[in-house]
Amino acid sequence: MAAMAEWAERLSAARPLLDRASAAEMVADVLRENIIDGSLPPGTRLSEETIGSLLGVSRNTLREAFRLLSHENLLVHELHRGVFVRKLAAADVADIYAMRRILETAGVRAAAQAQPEAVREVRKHVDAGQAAAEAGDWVAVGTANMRFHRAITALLASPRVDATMARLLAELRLAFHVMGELRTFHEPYLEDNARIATLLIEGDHERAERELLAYFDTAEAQLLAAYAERLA
Amino acid sequence: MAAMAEWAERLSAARPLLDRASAAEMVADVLRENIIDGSLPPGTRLSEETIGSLLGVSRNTLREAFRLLSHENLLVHELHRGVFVRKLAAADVADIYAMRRILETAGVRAAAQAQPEAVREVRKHVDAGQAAAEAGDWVAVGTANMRFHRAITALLASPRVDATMARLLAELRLAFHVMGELRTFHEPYLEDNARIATLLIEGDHERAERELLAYFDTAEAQLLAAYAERLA
DNA sequence: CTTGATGAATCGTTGAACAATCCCCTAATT
DNA sequence: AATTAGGGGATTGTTCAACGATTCATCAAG
Repeated sequence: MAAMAEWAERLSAARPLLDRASAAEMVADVLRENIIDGSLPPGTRLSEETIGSLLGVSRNTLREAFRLLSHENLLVHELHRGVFVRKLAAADVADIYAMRRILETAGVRAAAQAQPEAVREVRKHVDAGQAAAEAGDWVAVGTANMRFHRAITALLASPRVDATMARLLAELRLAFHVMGELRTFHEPYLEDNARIATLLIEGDHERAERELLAYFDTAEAQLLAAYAERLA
Repeated sequence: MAAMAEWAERLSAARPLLDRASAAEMVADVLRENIIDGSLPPGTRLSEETIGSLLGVSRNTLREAFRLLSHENLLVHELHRGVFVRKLAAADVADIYAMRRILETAGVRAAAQAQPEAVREVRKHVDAGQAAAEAGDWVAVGTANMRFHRAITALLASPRVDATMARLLAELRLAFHVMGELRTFHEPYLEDNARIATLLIEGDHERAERELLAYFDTAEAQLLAAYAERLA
């Protein structure tokens, strides 16, 4: 009976992988990739006809993909004008950091009651980031950093918080494009992340929270400075 | 020049009102209304053909509306089976309250730095709730209660937090249907809300937070008890 | 330089068509 | 009698073509 329950659990966990295969979702995956890596810079207009013929899907399917990405805040839909790759304003960046402060500090405070395994998961992404840095893959460093922060909010064990954080960080990636060199933006924070992870594992949540807030301040300021410079 | 800047700001603020008008969005508005007020109870299957002919829109447009509502977590989409009004599990209710605790306590803590006008806005919804209660309109009491809590997170002045809270509370309304009598669910909290609003205005944020957390505990327990009873 | 009209391009929506899938009913088997 | 297998009907998934509606760019007139 216990083995049976185990089956059931594993099967139901694998279920989403089976369903996952609609044309629109695949199209959305391709577009998301291209948006995140900068092939489709913010402000780009995505013509239904052009993209549709390029990917070989009908306009209806494409529009569904657009909806998916709009909900992820990667695209904006303007009536009768089309969809555009989202352009983050400085105010958006500030707002994203404001929400991150709320969710991630809540995550840190929940570390005490969280599963020890979840806390160790945080460090894993720190290591992945440092490995990517040594390999010189700064896009991968960005991904690892994103996962690190998602792991922090994952300490809350809340599906809805997880989903919100995922959207928030994907959106924030749009802002990274204003930074010319990704290295100068990501490199300093590798050590910060390592320190925060250590503090979490050691159980010093109060200091972890302070370090995290300090990180938010500097990272946000750096991004906003890049924005201001870009306008000048 | 200063007057000109003022115009510009107000005009750009009014802009979203102009765009708002696609058939899919209007259909989504109608369906959302019917879902929230209980006309379409959780578990109801929404046939494309039936709803489509009823509202006089094509299947394609209708499917787009379904997608919008699915993203709001009001509908669930099952492949090759159709869309259904979301049925909240007890775990969902707990998750929603977990996220509300995070966001609303953050709102209370932000009350000190918030605009005094925003703090007064909180009390307005308390009064509206009490007026609706005297009129015996318990659905309206529920709406006022929702607005009250949205006003609390509005103290953060974060568009993304606002949007998240709006979705969260709309979703939570799905759970209210398990309560037979809305009155027994809403009535006790009218006083709680009034007390919390008073504490906020007086600046006693610490006590306001404690009261708010106590409210979450009892309301969540009450809902979960109704769930448990319903399964029995 | 501003205003107003013209036309091309694109989006919004519809309707129809076909394939894939699910659901229910029936019949055969154990 | 219960279970399984199969078939038919209904519904969804996807694509396509068409037409009306709206936007944008261009250009002429004031």
